Amino acid sequence: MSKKKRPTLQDVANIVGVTKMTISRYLRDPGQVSSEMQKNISLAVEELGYIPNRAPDLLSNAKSHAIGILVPSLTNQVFSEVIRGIERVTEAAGYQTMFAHYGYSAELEEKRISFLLSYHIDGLILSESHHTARTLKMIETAGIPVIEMMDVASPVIEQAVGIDNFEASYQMVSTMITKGYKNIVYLGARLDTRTKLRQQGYEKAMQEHGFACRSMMTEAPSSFSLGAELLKRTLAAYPQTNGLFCTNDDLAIGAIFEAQRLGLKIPNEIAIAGFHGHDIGQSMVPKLATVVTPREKIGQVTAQQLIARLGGQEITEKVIDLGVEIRHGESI
Amino acid sequence: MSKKKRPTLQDVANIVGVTKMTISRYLRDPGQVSSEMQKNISLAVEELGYIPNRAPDLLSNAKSHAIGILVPSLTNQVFSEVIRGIERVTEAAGYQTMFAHYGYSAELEEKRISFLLSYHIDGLILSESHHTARTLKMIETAGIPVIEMMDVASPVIEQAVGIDNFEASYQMVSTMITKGYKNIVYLGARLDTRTKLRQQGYEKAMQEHGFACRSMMTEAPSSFSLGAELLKRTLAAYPQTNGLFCTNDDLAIGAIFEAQRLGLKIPNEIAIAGFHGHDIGQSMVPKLATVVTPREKIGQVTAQQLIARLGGQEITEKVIDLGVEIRHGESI
DNA sequence: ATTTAAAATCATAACGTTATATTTTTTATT
DNA sequence: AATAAAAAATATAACGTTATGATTTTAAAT
Repeated sequence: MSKKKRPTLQDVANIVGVTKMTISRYLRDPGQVSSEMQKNISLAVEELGYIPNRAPDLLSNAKSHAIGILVPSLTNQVFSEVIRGIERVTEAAGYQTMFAHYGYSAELEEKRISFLLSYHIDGLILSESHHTARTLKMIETAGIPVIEMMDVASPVIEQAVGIDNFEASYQMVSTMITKGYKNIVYLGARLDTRTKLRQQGYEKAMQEHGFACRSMMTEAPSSFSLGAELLKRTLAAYPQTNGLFCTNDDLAIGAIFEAQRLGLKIPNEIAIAGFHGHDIGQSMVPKLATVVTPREKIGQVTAQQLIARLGGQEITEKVIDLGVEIRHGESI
Repeated sequence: MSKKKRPTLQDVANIVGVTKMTISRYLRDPGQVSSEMQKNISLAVEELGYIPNRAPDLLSNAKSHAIGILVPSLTNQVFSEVIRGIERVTEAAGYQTMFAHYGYSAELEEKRISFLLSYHIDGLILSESHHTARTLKMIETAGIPVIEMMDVASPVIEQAVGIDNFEASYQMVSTMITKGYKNIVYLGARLDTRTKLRQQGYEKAMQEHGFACRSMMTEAPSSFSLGAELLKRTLAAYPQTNGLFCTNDDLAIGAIFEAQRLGLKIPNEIAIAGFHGHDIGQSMVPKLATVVTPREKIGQVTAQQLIARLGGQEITEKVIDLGVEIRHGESI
């Protein structure tokens, strides 16, 4: 618990009997110093427990080799998979990552971005398509490359990588309609941009067939128990419902559980479809019908694009749509 | 895409016509400057899109008001809930958080800690109880307070907050035994410290009753489908099995799904219990028997302790055990 | 042995903020 | 109106690293 200061490069240099510059060189590329020196420095670094200090480096406008990543939520499994995809690429390219999450709030997003920029990150990955004015101003001022992940439709700051949520939703609902379901209700939670885009895709498909659009929405965050709750509300409001298209797998699975408790046959009495294609949907009984999104791929491609741009490359594709796959499962 | 430098405090000061020191004061506490000055500075900051720069501050050994948090995995929901608990406290106390994850590898943990320390964090929260020698040395050298979360039994660097995994596991298995199950198998994945502690608790309970200990373990990471797979393997190896104690809810739920596919009655033909008490376990059919861990509370208490120590307080409780609750559900 | 080239190491300066101490301006008290 | 006290603004120095260019040492070529 002693309050002595952290060792600096100078401290290491004093032990070895050279200039701190030599130590600095060694730490960045050991081959730059003679082999005997390597041994001496290595020992001294070890002995002191030297910890690198990025502050002065940042101060000198150097590249930080750190990338900032903003996700709306850590609880949402979608984003942990996207992050895995990102890191697979950044790790290999020698970049560090700094995450932050902002609970789907543009104001919090602004705060987090400011925080990350204050550490001189070299690039920024966002998950949202709606930002505050100050956020946009800061990004412009910072002058670092930015990519927006996940959705592909909304206005794009510089570059976007993701899927077309509107179109994906339209495809799934159309599939359900083809199978003969007419009274399909849309279940949404959180009411973020993507939830709304999926709702619009649902509505387009329903309207094309002249079916009534009915949504059961809530601002509460998604969960399995919320899916159960929303099914109950739906059946109370629209007893003739025989299909559910849910904005994500969690709601869909919660609804399936509730249907099981109520003794409703799936899919004969009620068809249920989700969005994303998480592992659990393939394990459960019945297997979940869902829109499979390429989450890890989104992360990978995003990181590749960003790193290419950090290497000086120009943007070749402003918008990259990675597509989805409709999985029928056993629940529709 | 112009390459002009980020605006500095000096740039803001030039516009307003005062010293940068006045701008600095304003940014930290607007009340420190006259009200007219506040307006002028505010406008200039807005106009330039000034972004704070932490580098010089860090350089001067100032407090960073940032706390580092290390979790083994972002995919694991346990940790997103712990993080929520932490942030509830840190946010209110004006501290920023920086996460990193290390995929259950002590070597990666070392790298991540080094990275966080290089940004001069004021305190550190770890999730693991096993660390490399260099990790321990760095922590000592950094001289910042450290708390280990999650388990309470292992050797503690300075302070630990969590539960007693051994004891919790012992309690659950004892409960199952009391209900009449004798051929209980332990299902484990990932093989991290906590998985092993829970296995030991299982073994203690089984041995107390003279029952044979049987484990089905794998190094693969947990998932629902892995739970299904492990049930299949278990039934192949030990056909007389009539109980499963799983190291977490995911495995347990996957096993339940598989039992349903096989037409096995739960709990009559096979009893299944999990660990943690996630939301899904309460929604599904049957409701999952599980050990409910106070995940958010662990985060909260950890953050409170850390912030108290950052405020100069001494450690009063080296080890804080927050206890668990056995939930019977419908699956045992 | 002398010169040339390459490798290794050193010396200097610069980055942008805030703590501290100092000076100037404003307000309050008599 | 004169003085004291409080408030607001300024000037200076310091933090630890790396880019840059200069210098010394070592190795290679004649």
